[in-house]
Amino acid sequence: MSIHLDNIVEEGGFKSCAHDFQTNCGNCRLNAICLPLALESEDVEQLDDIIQRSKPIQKNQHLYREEDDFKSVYAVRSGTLKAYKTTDDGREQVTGFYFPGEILGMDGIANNTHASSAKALETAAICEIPFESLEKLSTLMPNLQRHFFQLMSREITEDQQLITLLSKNSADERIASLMLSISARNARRKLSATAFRLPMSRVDIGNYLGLTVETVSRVFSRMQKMDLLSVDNKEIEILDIQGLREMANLGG
Amino acid sequence: MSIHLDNIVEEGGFKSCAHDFQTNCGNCRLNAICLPLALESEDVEQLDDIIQRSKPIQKNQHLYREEDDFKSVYAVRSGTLKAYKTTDDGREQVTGFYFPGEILGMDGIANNTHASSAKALETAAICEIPFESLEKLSTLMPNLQRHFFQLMSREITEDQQLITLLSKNSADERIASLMLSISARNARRKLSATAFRLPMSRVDIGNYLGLTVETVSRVFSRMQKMDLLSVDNKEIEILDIQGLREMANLGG
DNA sequence: CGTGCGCTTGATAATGGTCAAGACGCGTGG
DNA sequence: CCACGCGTCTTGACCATTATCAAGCGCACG
Repeated sequence: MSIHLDNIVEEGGFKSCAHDFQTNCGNCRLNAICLPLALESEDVEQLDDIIQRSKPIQKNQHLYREEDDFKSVYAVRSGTLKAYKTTDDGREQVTGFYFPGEILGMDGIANNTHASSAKALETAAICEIPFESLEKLSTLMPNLQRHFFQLMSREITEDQQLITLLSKNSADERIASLMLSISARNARRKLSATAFRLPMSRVDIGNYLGLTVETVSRVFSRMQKMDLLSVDNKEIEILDIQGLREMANLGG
Repeated sequence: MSIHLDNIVEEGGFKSCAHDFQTNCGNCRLNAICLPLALESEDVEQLDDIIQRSKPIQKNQHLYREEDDFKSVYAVRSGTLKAYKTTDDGREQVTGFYFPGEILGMDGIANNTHASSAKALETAAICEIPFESLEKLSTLMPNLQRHFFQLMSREITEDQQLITLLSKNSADERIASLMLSISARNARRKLSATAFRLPMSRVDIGNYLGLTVETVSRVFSRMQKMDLLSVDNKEIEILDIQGLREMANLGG
């Protein structure tokens, strides 16, 4: 019933298309998210020079795998990815979902080896940022250096949020929080904060929030019964965002 | 029954004492942990110049508080600290324990505001590293820049480990993992891997691992009954490290 | 048109939380 | 030095939440 408008909606309406290799950081409409720094235009050009835009990766394809050599970090231009680790007994821990404008792969810097795998949840266009070049450029551009310190710090604070969520909150609260997070990230990209299509499966949500599929499904049913949202498979509509906030127990 | 030998054991036996303000990075016996980088001696001197060594902080004193302005990151010279966030409903999520040689405070970079509080679990000596100076120095010393990217990346991978632990592992597994982690960090500082004093309370352990005090206590009792370790209040002796590894379910 | 995967729903079980009581240990003050 | 009191830890009984097991539905894809 739903048509994939993602690519068009995401970038097509502005100056560039997500799959257009000519896109550069200067005209990318995501740069407010991806590069919220006071880079002079000449700086942006220099950054542009080191960024590689490759052909889109398909659903279920890997961007990198755990234990691959670390070479680059990646910015999402369109589509969504999940990062995940596989535990010794074969279960999957999703460590993050990455939407357009967001950057992933920074966990690989510590040991020059990716600490997690990254897989496309739908067709995705990616900017590859070779880390060695980025390091060199960072010594020349203090703004860029600061920006990457901040990006990594943000990843830390977000992981800490998730730690708190997992350790202190009920299934209802975890899922309400995730819905609000996705809603906010949509809003940041000027998309609807109340109606969207989940790019990930129920299993992925469970593996992110430390819950089983059954529990995820039951919570969605419950939320629907409470008229907090309407759920049609992956299509979500938030009907009562205030009620959802109360369920998430995050205050506000 | 146990005498606090920490300061003596920690640094006194080598060239410097933890509470000696004359200590510098070059002669600090923790520098293999704190600065595992190929810094030339002149580089170390430059780094030394920006580092501030203040008087020890006492048990229960704060190094910084959530929402304080972010100015510095900190290296632990002796003692132990916990970093924690307070949830909206007043509960405490411990996000990490920091032992000598480890660095904390990096979560404050993202928003120029500390995202967590840090409190001493026992008297602690700290090196303060003003972040602005560190940034400036990093543009001049690519090794130092890389080192800090790596430190932050390590913080990310450690948070992801904790996320996995919280979301996939039982109470037994969580506590066994923590004991093994403390054991390994002791070994790295040339202390006993099998006998140590826990610097944190049962409540702190619970708030770190997402468990109640009662559960923490029960798990310790169970482990003792299984002859995996002997517990005398905060004194821990690991009796069967292999058995503990099996309980932790981390393979090996 | 069938097969399979993803999702939902129900019944049951287990893990850990909650509440309560008591022990132990430590620091303070008499 | 001992007594008191509080905070921390332990243990038990009971309960709630979520996992597990099982079955069935429906859409997508071959």
